[in-house]
Amino acid sequence: MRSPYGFEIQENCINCPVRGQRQFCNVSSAALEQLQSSKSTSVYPAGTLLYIEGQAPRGVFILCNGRAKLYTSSRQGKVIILKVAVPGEVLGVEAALSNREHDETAELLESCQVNFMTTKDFMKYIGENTEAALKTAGQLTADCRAAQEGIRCLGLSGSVEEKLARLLLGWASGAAAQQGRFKVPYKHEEIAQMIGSTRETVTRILGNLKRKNVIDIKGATVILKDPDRLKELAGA
Amino acid sequence: MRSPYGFEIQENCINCPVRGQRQFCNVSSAALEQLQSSKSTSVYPAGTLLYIEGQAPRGVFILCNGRAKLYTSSRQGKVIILKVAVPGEVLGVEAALSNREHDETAELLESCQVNFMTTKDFMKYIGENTEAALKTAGQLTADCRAAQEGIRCLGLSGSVEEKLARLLLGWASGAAAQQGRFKVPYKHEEIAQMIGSTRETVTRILGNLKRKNVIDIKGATVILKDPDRLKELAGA
DNA sequence: TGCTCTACGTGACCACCGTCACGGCATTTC
DNA sequence: GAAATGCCGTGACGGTGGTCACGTAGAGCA
Repeated sequence: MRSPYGFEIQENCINCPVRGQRQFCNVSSAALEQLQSSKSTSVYPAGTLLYIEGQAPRGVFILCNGRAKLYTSSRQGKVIILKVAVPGEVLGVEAALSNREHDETAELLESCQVNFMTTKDFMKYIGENTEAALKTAGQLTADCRAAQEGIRCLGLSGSVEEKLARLLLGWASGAAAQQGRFKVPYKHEEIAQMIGSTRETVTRILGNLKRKNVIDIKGATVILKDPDRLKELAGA
Repeated sequence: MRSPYGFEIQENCINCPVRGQRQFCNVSSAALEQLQSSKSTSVYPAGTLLYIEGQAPRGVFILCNGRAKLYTSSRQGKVIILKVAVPGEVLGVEAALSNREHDETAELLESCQVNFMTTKDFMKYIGENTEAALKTAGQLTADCRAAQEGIRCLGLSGSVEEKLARLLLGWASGAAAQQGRFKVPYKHEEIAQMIGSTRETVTRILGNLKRKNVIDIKGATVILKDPDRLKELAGA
């Protein structure tokens, strides 16, 4: 099915071509049938809020493509990005499982296809398929590790430069990077929100790193010119 | 069975008197039989390290009583406490499930009875008992929420006073608190490690709060004298 | 050409808090 | 009793980085 969003809509999980590469969807056919029959598919534009901090959970969202940022904010309007979810992740599981309100907001960074399951259907699905329960546990495990890495970054770093260096190294070892070159699809303000700092400071420190010949920046692409020095700065 | 540790050792999960109150152990009899037959019981003194950051996982640890602190540290020796586990929690699940090395250290704060299961037995146990898989997911959910709360505290707070206020409010709403009075079983240094600060600053700020008549401190007991003011300071 | 909007760059200021240093008090150990 | 040890209290100092203010660059549009 064509869509005005620039990607194909895949309504049928059973013959989804990328299912095998997806953490949550890669299950055996029995479970898959149930997944397919209890989910509903939607497509939303960038900026859509799947759920909002403080809302009671309605269900869980499976990200079929695109990215979503999960963040919380303080009364004063300060925002911190908890993680950026990638295709194949389930969002809102913690709220559904604990039956408590969402403690983060999920916002689509691009236009995305999203599959939705009500809490009831989701509980039924994982209650009846051990495989699905284990996939869910796997998702939660990854979330935990990511959150702990976040705490490590925020709590153990002495300076913003250190946090930023850690973040850059994380991206450099990610999937989309090659030979120390990678695209940064974030604004300085968003980067600041990931490391608990401010837009100005991020701008300044990136400038410093460039001046010190540790990195180079061409548009949205970052090139690591001195990865060892960067690792030192990250406190490793 | 008596022990030199000041509590009764409970080797048999099936007739454990407090099992019903424990998050992980409160399962039906079929699962319980399997849990009982595949775990082994030990008692360790305070300060014991159940596992260490960087170690390959051997299995999971069920905390029967007492508390354990989970922390990571940087090369420079700076420590941050990720959470304090209470009885009925399973420790080391993330490493076991993801089959990657532990990314935290688990240290007993008191002498504790601990039940151990090898990774293999644990995987078998949760693979064969959906109930156990869901308990595990529940544990992971709680861990995630705790970690996210940690990120919120570290990342959204502008000042150490704010973080400390949040921490105090968290304790005040905990189980062991009543009418704004609660015991703090931590040293200033440990408190500092929870909020990513230093021993001196914690001492100073607690002193300030006392001077400003927001709290009062009698030995290890904290009394909230002005909870509303404290909430303001916490940025709520 | 002029207007608007968003993102980035940069300078000045100063509060907060990390670091170092020392002293006081309680408990333990010989 | 003396010494040692662990935890807490407090003063002085200096740097980091948050805040405010304003300038620049590029894109979109009439």
